[in-house]
Amino acid sequence: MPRVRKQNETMSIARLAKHLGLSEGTVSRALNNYPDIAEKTVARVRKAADELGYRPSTTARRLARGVVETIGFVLPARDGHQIDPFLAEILDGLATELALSDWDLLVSAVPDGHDEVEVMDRLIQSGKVGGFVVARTKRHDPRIDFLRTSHIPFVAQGRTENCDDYAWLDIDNEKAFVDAVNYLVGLGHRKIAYLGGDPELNYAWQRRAGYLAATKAKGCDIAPGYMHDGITNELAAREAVLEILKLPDHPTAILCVTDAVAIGAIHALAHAGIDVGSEMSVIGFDGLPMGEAIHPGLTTMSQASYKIGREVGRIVVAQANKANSPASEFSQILWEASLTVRGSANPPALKLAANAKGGIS
Amino acid sequence: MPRVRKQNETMSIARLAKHLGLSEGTVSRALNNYPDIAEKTVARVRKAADELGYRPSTTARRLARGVVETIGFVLPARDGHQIDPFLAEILDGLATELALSDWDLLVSAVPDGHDEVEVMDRLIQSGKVGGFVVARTKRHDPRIDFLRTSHIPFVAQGRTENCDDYAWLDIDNEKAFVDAVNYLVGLGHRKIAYLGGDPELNYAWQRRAGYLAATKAKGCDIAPGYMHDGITNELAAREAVLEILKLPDHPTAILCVTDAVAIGAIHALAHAGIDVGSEMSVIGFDGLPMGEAIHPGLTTMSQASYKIGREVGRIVVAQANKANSPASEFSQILWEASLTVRGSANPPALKLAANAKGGIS
DNA sequence: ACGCTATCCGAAACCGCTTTCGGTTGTCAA
DNA sequence: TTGACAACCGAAAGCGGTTTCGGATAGCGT
Repeated sequence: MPRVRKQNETMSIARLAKHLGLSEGTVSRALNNYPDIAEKTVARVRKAADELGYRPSTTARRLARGVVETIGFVLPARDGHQIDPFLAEILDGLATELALSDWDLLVSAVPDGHDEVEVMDRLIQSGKVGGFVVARTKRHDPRIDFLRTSHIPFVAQGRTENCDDYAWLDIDNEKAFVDAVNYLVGLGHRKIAYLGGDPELNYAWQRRAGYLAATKAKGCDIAPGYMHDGITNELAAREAVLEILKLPDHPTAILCVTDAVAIGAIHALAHAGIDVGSEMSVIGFDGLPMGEAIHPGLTTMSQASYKIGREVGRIVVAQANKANSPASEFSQILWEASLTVRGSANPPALKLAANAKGGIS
Repeated sequence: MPRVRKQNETMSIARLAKHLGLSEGTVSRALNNYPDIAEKTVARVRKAADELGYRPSTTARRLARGVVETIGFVLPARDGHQIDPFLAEILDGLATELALSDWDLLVSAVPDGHDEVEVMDRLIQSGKVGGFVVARTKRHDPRIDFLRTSHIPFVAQGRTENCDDYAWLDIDNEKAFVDAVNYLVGLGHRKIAYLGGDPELNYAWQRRAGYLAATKAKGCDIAPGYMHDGITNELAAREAVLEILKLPDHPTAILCVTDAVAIGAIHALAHAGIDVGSEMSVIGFDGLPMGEAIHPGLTTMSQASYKIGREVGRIVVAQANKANSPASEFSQILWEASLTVRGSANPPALKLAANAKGGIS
């Protein structure tokens, strides 16, 4: 493969040094704020660098310094290749924060036939990334196990079962669902069904736990057929709703593990001729913008995904920067979801005009 | 700043060469399929590299070869930091294709106070990327103008007004909206309103053109108040729908520039007590999964965004690989959107039970 | 046995930047 | 004046690969 010859115009530190009549070393130190370069020289170098449009080659700089200011992010492989909007916003926040810190974000997907850990391993071994962010954690997550042994800084968005020895930022899912149940109970509901997600996923498991704990604490019993796990898309939500509607003793409210599931449920209910918001209350989780656009508006537990992304970025960079200092503490941050009230949850059997409490505020 | 000393365990080509009793050059050529290394040697080197877990440092390799197998993608800055789902899927496809070609994807955001071109320029000048993908093109797009002069390979997802001299992949938006209008006319509609997006955006402009051309061709006149531009979110859609409903002569169908707008419109119509799918037909564009989950299901012009992302990735890599060959042609690919029929569009004034044609198939 | 090609591999020069180390200056006190 | 000490800067050795160039070895015909 022929070497790609740089065109002569490319501004290198060598050219810049020659232009200034200085050595490369001096120029380098001048530009990197070394204390042993005269003020005047620094100014002169800065000026010339600016005028000639010099930008140090990150590649060469990396090689020389042995640090890679890039963090990796592997898109979770999903059926149908749909990135959920929550992830997209996290990514946006992450990218923004990293750009502000002059770090790069390397995004990779997992091609069929490979697995996530393999992809991550390659990225690390080939020196492409110096840190990692993982999202959508499972209760037992091989990615975390791997990163633990890899000695590079990383932050998880979401915890695992065993999460003492690494950095994470998570929403208090359990508390959020306790709050949601309590809210429904406060409205007068006692028969509350639950559409849960993949129990392998930590957030789904925790929300489930919150549902179980709060219903128990409030003395709501969970009739057979009220709980459905493994609901990960609208179709599954629809089927689960149909089953629930077949039950002799209907619930009056359905708590859903995500907004997507909730929206699927709302559709299925409407489809069955049930008036959502009066005959049946529905609550979701995420705070997607879409929840505001549907009818009725979705009452949901909101999490600030963009902010989560930014904070995760902040943490991982901070951790990388102090990687030398020994026995550094891990940031472990728990944020709370907040209830966003719209039209889809109301006191049971109250035949109000759902339209009057539509989603657009 | 202290140099980060590599731990001794790091497997470098030097160590590998010493271990094999070969020179670094030989090892390098063996691993890179040079023809002048004996078969047996190649096998021996391969085996050892495998066993010792050697992975060449991409940084060093880049420096030596002068090529950067990374393509950049800058997230368009939007109000409210919401990546639209269409972009997210493109990104997914792009990441997948690049991973398969052993290229990297560098994603950056645009921090407040900076602009996109500036961000792209830094990425290029500092040698972080060797190619670019831009999405969501404007009719006159400064990013394209910039990339034209930058001499690095790039592909646009979407065209600009002036698009002869660069590579792009686009959906035939104009034809799609002609088709959509024709479909509505075929159903019996004559009074068709239009909710258009930001006319600066090329796709919005083209869809608008398709609407105008087809209505004219079919002799549908566009009553005053039928056309609304600049509708970019659900709220704007709602307001536009309210205006439309105030018109003395209602349209019977509304064509929407995107699914998001269509969903907003559907909500607003439902809110106003209008039965979508019978009293008013709605058609969107994108084919978002959400369109299947709402009620009634959204009839829409679908584009295969994941596939678009993959194809764009394929093109940009191909272009980078043949960058040496002179006067290479530019791939310019036009795909067609396909009509996905669900419940939101039907013959006018036909009072069918919309539920029976719900969105879940 | 001898020269002549192929075949295969080693030596060494990069790629562009960082960082250590030491050598010049200039300044100031003795 | 001289010696000591800062303050500055240059020289050179990397970082971990790739690639050119030429030398050694082996196989071959005569």
